[in-house]
Amino acid sequence: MATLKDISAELGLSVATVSRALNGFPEVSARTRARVQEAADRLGYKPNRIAQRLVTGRSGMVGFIAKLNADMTADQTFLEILTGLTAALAERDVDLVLSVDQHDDPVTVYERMLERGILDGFILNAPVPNDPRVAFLQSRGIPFVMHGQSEPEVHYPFYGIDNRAVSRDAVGLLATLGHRRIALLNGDIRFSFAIDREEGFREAVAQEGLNTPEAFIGHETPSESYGYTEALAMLSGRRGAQPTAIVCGSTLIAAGVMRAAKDLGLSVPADLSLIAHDDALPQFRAVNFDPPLTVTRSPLRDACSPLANHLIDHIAGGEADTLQTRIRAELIVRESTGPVPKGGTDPWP
Amino acid sequence: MATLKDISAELGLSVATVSRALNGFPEVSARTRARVQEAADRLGYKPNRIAQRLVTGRSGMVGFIAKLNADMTADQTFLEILTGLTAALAERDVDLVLSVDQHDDPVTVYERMLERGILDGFILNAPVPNDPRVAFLQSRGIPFVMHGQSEPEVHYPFYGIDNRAVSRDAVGLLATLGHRRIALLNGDIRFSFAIDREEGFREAVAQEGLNTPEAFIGHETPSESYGYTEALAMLSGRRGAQPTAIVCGSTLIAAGVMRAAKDLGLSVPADLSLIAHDDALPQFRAVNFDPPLTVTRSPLRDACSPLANHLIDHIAGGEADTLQTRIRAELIVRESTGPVPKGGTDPWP
DNA sequence: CTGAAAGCGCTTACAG
DNA sequence: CTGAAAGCGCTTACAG
Repeated sequence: MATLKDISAELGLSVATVSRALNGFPEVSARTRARVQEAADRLGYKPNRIAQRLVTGRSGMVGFIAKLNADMTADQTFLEILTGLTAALAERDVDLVLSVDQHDDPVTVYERMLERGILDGFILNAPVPNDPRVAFLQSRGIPFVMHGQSEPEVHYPFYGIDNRAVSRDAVGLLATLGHRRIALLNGDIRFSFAIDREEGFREAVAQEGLNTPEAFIGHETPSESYGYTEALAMLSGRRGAQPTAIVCGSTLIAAGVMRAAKDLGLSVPADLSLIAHDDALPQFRAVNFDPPLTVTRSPLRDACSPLANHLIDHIAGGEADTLQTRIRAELIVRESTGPVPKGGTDPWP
Repeated sequence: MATLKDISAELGLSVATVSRALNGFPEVSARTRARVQEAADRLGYKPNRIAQRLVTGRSGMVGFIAKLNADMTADQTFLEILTGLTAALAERDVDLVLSVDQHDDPVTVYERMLERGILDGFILNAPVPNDPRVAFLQSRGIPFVMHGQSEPEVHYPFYGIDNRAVSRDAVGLLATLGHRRIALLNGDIRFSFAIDREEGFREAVAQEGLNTPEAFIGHETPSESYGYTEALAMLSGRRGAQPTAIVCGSTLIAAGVMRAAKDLGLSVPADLSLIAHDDALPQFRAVNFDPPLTVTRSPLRDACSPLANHLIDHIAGGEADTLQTRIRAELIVRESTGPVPKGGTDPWP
């Protein structure tokens, strides 16, 4: 491996000048820069990252900690995030150090990774209200970026969607179509995103004058079987007047709802309208549903590059307040939503 | 962050002595070592990896590259490996740098990660015959450990199961139970593990004098639907005389076979015996099958710690030949295997 | 048993 | 525009 010293010896220049030439410092003369560049190319010089990191205090590595569910599985979205993240970070020459959290205490893994002293920051996901990881990292002054927001107003960099708007848009569309009995099958309510969705939902139905009874607002870890079971209970009339529309926290839940509708002989959208939030996972596409699913869409993959950039910029000194992005999910109307069925125009009793 | 200098100042010792005390050099006096240790603990000293790396040439970080399937999904086993690996590496103070491979050329990602110059080695999985990653890393002199073996005889560290024995054990059990028409639903034949399983299978059935026709040996990426479709074709008699026993490459495939048997009104094990190889993923347990599945069992999780240790020892200078472990999967007879049915005692026509 | 010194490869004030 | 020097935090011959 050629070093700066090799180049400086080759050219009779000082190591400092060679370094400056290669790093694009403006004070270097054009001729010197050209000579240095040529020699560097000829000798196959690659900067030694380790040495650079020792002197600059940056490691060029950030941490990501995967949190496992109780059953030791990860959610479907895990790999999607990881793929996009490593690619986006690589673009800016940053590496991703991974750890898997199997502890009860959410901060111990972060603590352990910090001990090595080789990380410039962290990427967090799945925030909860009053997230203990946030408090911990802030108290230590460790930069991080969050996918989503733990609370409506936060003081750290983040990228995420407006989850209240997700619900408002869904309810708004359904109300426009005449629906008055709208149910919600939400994600796990411990997470901030689900709390926001649910609050947005309650606000929206209240505004339309269509308050939904508690029995028709569910929240659980998203799964096909959750969607199936809940929808079966709601649509069979066991809980009282059936909903004519269901807002689903994910396409996976929507798949279960569709199966339940089918089993009950209900057709979508003639008897039941369905709208879901769609992370746009490539394996599981809303367009391929039968009928194609109306969604609020926000590809998980789109989050990766902004997350990487926000974090890297923050590490480089960028203000947290300037590195906050909340985007609006796109409402895509397909064929799973339609006008309220004839017999279903009454509001909840 | 406390440094060696802080400790040496605190104690009035030289930095060199502190370093030696902490690194277990024998010449340090017991008393000095104790004082240094105490101060280090008190100040929360953690060695700076970057600095160590610069001087020793080691970083304490190893790379793992996840290869995505064509549909951008990872196989089920990915997270299982990652979890065990990060835990096992952490035990020896090594971090895992992750990358995701989306290229056609299998070595470009390795090349790119190496350019950074911060990795001590790699953990590879899913070897194929004549694996290009092996050739590449060996030509560069980069240490690595393989989960499995690309060929029967290799010159690199590995940990894996004897895949020929997996098939021999399965066929042996079935032959003992009187089965003469034994089919195989194998994994993706591009991978070495599947090649070994298939060769082992052919050898075993030949030895028992029960050669299996080609139409009853299948190989594909393991999935429930693959098991279902193939089993349906074999068991419906569309391919000729039906098998009385099927050896499955994975429990996922076995699940599909069971569904096919059920659809055809065949009962397991009265009409059909079933044995599968079981990676023992926690989400998907062979004991919970109905009936509980007979398997050759080798928990994926068990591979993680040996893989980590082999790699770390190899990086530290351990000979590749001494860091090769091939274990035998455990044959666990449960209730999906039974005596050959009355009408099924004839060999393949 | 301990210390002083050199050095890993780089960056960056400080001079000139 | 360029150079000499200090320093990032550690390890390790070399002395004593």
